[in-house]
Amino acid sequence: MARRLPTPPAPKISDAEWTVMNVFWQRGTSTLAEVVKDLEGRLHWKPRTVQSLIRRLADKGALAVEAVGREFRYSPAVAQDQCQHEESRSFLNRVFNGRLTPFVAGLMEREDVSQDDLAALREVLNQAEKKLKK
Amino acid sequence: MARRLPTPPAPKISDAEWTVMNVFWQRGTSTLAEVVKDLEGRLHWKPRTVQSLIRRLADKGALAVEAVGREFRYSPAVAQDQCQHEESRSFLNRVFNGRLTPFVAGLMEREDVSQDDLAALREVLNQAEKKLKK
DNA sequence: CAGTTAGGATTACATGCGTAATCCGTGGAT
DNA sequence: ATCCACGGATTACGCATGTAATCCTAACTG
Repeated sequence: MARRLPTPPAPKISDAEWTVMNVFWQRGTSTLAEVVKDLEGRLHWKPRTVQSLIRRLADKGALAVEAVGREFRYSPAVAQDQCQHEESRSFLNRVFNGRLTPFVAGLMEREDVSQDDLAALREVLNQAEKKLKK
Repeated sequence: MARRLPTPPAPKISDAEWTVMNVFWQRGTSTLAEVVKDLEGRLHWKPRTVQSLIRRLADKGALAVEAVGREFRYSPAVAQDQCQHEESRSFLNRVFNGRLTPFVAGLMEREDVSQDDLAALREVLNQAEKKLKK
């Protein structure tokens, strides 16, 4: 019977590609023009550059491509939270020897966090504790 | 009078280079042989590879070099916590739109955190709150 | 219909990165 | 005195990345 397969690792996404994937995760299926529009102002990128990045993402399987008439429509083909988690793990391992606490502590020492964020974080910890006990 | 200068950004450190810098931050001033020794077993790297990485780090100003007789002794020339913080910021911006809470929440959803860690994190939050109020 | 334009395909191109190998000189081993 | 191993200096080399430009074709514009 179908055992849970270990999720295969998502394709490796470079810095610039993250910028593009973030647009897709926010907007869902989109065309090149839509992504370009979404990025312009925030970014200096020429449309060709965006196209290159989209192509690379499609090549590495992070975007699915569907031809609609003349154009292509691209959709995220990997889950945002999975990619985020893999990046998080690799970041913590590289920079903080895998440990979460020093990361949070370091940030809080050097940046101000709002009361709201503190409250939200406390809630996250409470949920985690509940999960542990279960 | 000496105003606080905005700390100049630390040199950009690549993945493999982080591995090496971590050794230096742990050991302090070291020779090539010592670093090689420290890494061997954990890593497949040939001594030449370690030497290349050390050289690149020295070139970009992350390590200071001092000739002692025949050999060089290398020391960290950038602060670990500054590098960690810059990496942390850039990671959060890239992957979590700059926000800490979703990062922590995502991790806790997918990984188990020990009671000890939870307690430590709560303490970190308390300190942050105290700092805010000040 | 002719010119313009936008998007896909192909190509570019310097730099950085991971991972070394080679060359050279010297201090230690024999 | 000789040879070797080790460290520094130089060189290598393929792949990824950031950032596009060119070329081609089909649709839109007048």
